[in-house]
Amino acid sequence: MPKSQNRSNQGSHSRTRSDHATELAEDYVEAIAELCESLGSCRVVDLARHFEVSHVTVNRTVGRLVRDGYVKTEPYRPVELTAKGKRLAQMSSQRHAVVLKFLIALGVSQSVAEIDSEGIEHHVSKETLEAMQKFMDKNI
Amino acid sequence: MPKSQNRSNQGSHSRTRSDHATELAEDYVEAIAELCESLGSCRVVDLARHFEVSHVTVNRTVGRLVRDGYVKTEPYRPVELTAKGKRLAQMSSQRHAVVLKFLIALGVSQSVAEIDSEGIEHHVSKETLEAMQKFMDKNI
DNA sequence: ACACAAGTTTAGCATTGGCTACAATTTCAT
DNA sequence: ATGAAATTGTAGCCAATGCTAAACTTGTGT
Ligand SMILES: [Mn+2]
Ligand SMILES: [Mn+2]
Ligand SMILES: [Mn+2]
Ligand SMILES: [Mn+2]
Repeated sequence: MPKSQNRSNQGSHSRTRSDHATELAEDYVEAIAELCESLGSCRVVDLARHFEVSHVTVNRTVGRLVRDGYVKTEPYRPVELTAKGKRLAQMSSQRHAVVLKFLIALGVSQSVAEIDSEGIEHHVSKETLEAMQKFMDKNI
Repeated sequence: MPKSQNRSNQGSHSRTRSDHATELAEDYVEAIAELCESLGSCRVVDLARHFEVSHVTVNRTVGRLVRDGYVKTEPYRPVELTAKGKRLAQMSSQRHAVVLKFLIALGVSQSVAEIDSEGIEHHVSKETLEAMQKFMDKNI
């Protein structure tokens, strides 16, 4: 028998920890894509306002994203996504949208759904995401 | 007008960060209560096994819980909850149970629901929890 | 042209939460 | 009663993610 080709024999808490390790990357690439779309470019200050953290925190986080290949930067220039970053942004933002619409379909108010979905999205597996989608399809 | 009596005028990302700050405390008090129930007492090694981390990590985390008043310990003795810890455990474990049952009611498999609910529970507001409960009531 | 404002980076700090290696204590078996 | 095993604690390491203060670069307005 194969020696566990995927990582699915980890416990729940290990999975949650690993979700948290990728969470910031997901939120950043999503925000960078949105801000590039809406403002034409994405600056460190824009991200700082978006996440309500200091611009210094953004700077170092962006540094990790560069290290991990999601983002490219030149000194004192706006932040841009790599192809890998765009793929992650696409995936994250679709999943985020499904979770948000699902909560609203469940009867949660728009403002609370927006807040809760920001945390929940990162812990929703493919199977759960499909169940949410199916629920929305069923309920028109 | 009141100067915002609660913290609800924070953005989504701030809320998510604050959820994460209390997450470990919630999981630990929940686990301590469960282990005390099932094993008669809760030792550091039991928690290490439960969370799949080293006993040293458990030790320092328990130290923070003591500092924050959730737990009491004596050297080389099992870990016990304070009244405050029991209240948090009760609250967390109820919320966790609702989220888990909700995912199962949605059609997610038991094993995946157990994993996903471990992360999702900490980001579910009162309003969303009530919506989940209402959904389960409606669907028998 | 050049000063000032806006934006960015660097330096340096703290906390959390992970680890290994080793020391100390308690518990258990003989 | 005593030595080994299990458990707990300490020392010291690391990465991530938050901060302020200060330096540096870029871009704007006159
Ligand atoms: Mn998101
Ligand atoms: Mn998010
Ligand atoms: Mn949990
Ligand atoms: Mn989370």
